[in-house]
Amino acid sequence: MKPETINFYDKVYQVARQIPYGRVTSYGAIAKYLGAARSARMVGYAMNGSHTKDVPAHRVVNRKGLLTGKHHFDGTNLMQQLLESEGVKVVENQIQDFETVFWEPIKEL
DNA sequence: CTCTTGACTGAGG
DNA sequence: GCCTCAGCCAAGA
Repeated sequence: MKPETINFYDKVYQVARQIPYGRVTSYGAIAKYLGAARSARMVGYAMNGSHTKDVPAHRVVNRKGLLTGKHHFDGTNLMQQLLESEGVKVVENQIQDFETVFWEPIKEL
């Protein structure tokens, strides 16, 4: 059995937990860090269970800095509020100064 | 086993 | 810079 498979979800949660305060990252960045650059969708899919985990899924967005997963949160603007509470500017579900707050696990870890 | 769905991404027009 | 198409992999029916 491939160890990457059994750890995939867990690794996603692990990385997401390590996202610094006031920073965000993309699904692709996490996927690439896990060695599965082609499985960015799986990262998002894995985040479905993130709600029951201690994972700050609100810090994970797509490559455009768009809050594509906000619909999976409780409210309609919960994800945005969480980000703004951490100092991340969000307008129209899109993160402002995305490059500035972007956090790459590959480089940081 | 086959088909569908999805919190994605990169390339091309 | 925006829109569309195709590739990608995993889980559920």
